[in-house]
Amino acid sequence: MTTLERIDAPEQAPAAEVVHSARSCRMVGDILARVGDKWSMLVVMTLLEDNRHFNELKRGIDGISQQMLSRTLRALERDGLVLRTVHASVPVRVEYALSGLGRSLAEPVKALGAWAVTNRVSIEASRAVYDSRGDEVWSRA
Amino acid sequence: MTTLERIDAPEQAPAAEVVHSARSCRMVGDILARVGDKWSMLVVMTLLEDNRHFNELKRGIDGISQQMLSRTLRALERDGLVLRTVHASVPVRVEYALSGLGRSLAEPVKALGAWAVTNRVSIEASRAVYDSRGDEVWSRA
DNA sequence: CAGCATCCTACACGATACTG
DNA sequence: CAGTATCGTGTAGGATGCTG
Repeated sequence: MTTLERIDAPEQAPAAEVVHSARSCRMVGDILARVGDKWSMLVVMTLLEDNRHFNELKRGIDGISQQMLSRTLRALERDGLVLRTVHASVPVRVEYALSGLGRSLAEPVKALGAWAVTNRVSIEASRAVYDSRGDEVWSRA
Repeated sequence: MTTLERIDAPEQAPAAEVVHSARSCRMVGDILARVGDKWSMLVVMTLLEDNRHFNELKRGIDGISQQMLSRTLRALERDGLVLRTVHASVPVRVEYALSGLGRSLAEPVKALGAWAVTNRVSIEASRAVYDSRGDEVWSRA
C-alpha cells in the first residue's frame, strides 16, 4: 500500500485515486505471489516452448505432483494466462497453451530469471558470509 | 529443473553442466520465492526511495508486523540485498539501505509490477468470467 | 528504539486413492 | 488420460510479551 503503487504513479492522487491505488497494489501483490509460488512459472516457461497435454506437463516438470499441477493450471486458467482445450477423442485429451497474456508475462519473468542467474554467485557468497558470522560471537572462546 | 535453467543455456551440457544447471534452477526458484513473499519487495521498494530506520519502515509499510519486518530484513540482509548499519547513539538506531545488488533487483521487479498494473483489468475480468462459469452447470435448473 | 522468543492459525504443498 | 477427493505435514505469517 505504500510504495509499489507508485509504479503507475499519476502522482496527483485525489481521494478516489487512493482506492484505485489500493486495488492496484493488491493486484501487484497477487501477481508477485503467483510468480513466487513453486510451480506456476515453471508451467508457464514449459508452455512457452510449446503446447502440452496434462501428462506431458507432468512428465516435463520434474517433481510436481498431479495435484499441484492441476491446481496450478486451474489458477493460471482462471487468471487468463493459460488456455485449456478439451479434445473429445476416445481417451480424453486436454491441451494447455499460453494465452497472449501468459506470453507477455513470460517476458518480465525471464528478466527476473536472468537476474537470478547472473547474481546467483554473489547471493550465495553473501549467505555464506552471513551464516558464518554468527560463529564469531563465541568461536574465539 | 526443466525449463528455467534454459535462461542461461549454453545448450551443450556435459555431466558437470547438469549439476550447474540444477543449482541455477534452484537459485532461480529461490529468488522467485523471495520476490513472491508478502513483504520483501515492499521493503525493497520502500528502501529504493531512501534509507530508513526500523520503525520508519514499520510505519511506512502498512500492515506489516514487527516480527515479519524483522524476519524479512534479516533475509534480505543475508542475501546481500540490504545493508544494515547500527548507529551507537543513545537509543540505538539501525539504518537500512539497499545494496547495489538490491537496487539492481528492483529493476526487473518494477518491470513485473508494471506488467501487473497494466494487465490488472484483464486478469480481474478473466477471473470474473471463470468464477461465474461454475454456475452454468446448475443455474439453468 | 530495535528486536528476539513464544504461541497459534491458515494454507501451501505432497502422497495416495478413486473416478469418468 | 485427466483429473477430484481426502488426508497429513511444514511453514509462512500474525499477535503478544519481553529485553537491552
